[in-house]
Amino acid sequence: MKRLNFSKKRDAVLKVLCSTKTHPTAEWIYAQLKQEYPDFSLGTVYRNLALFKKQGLVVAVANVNGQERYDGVTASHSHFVCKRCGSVFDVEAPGADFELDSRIARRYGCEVERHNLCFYGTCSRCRQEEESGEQTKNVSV
Amino acid sequence: MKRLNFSKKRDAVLKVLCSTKTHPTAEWIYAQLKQEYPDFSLGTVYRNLALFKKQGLVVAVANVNGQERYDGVTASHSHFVCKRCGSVFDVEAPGADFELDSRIARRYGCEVERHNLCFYGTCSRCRQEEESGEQTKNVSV
DNA sequence: TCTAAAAACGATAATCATAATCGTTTCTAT
DNA sequence: ATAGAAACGATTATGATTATCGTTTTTAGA
Repeated sequence: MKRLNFSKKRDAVLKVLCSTKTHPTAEWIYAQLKQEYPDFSLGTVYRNLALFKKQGLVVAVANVNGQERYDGVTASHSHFVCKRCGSVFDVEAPGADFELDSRIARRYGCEVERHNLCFYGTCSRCRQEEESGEQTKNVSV
Repeated sequence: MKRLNFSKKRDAVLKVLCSTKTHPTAEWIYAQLKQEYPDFSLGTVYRNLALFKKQGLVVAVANVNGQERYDGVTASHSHFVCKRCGSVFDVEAPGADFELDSRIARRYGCEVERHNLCFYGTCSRCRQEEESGEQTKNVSV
């Protein structure tokens, strides 16, 4: 196994991801960091996100419009994806926890590492906008 | 809204997808159809899968190694994805049903169309192979 | 503190699954 | 039967992500 060196920029990627609840894209994380470090590279964001995923520090929760959305919160929780505006936010779904993982493992003889539960639909803000006749422009999920 | 014409090949795409439990990729569906119709095009598979998704006849359940995995069964059920061999199979997770959708809708004021619950880990066959010392070659999820 | 080997980086090019294009073929309402 | 729309095959374009490679940074050990 490769030895890990400290890296200021790697830390910065994780810090940006963990300091937002927007479940951002790699591109968005890059845009934030580019302001602080003008020589930041998009490759560094992807490289470290991949590393964090392998380490279990970060999880890709959904793919919206062809772009992966990341989450730095590993505690068990679920997500809602709005097909209209593309926003992703946390929801708490009763029963979707580690206990469920081990129940599946027991029943199917597999080893369950984690699960991902996503709800798809229209968020409350978009529902209101639709009622007041605003133009819909859906997102692909 | 566009009028829909009948199409033999469109039907064939849905039929192939619905006649397997492997949750195949677009490429796999194409390979099957290419045998029956030597002039089948991969674009036709993608075009119709996109249409089916919009109609709610088909759902993309997981992305394994960068390829979307499709399911023609719309009845509420969950999936397990093996990170070792990449197989996807149905599992039944208690509580993950339409009732859960409306519970989330009520609590968060959103409209929930569907949900997707995926478990990630190692399937029972791969666990055995790992024990008998076979080489692991993980898949990306 | 210095140094060399390994790790991480920036810039850029490559990959490749999927989407779009466009001229031709197939449907279908009339 | 026929015209207009829809679907197709073949092909190209897209764009998010990954890989490459020469340079810079980190760090273990002298």
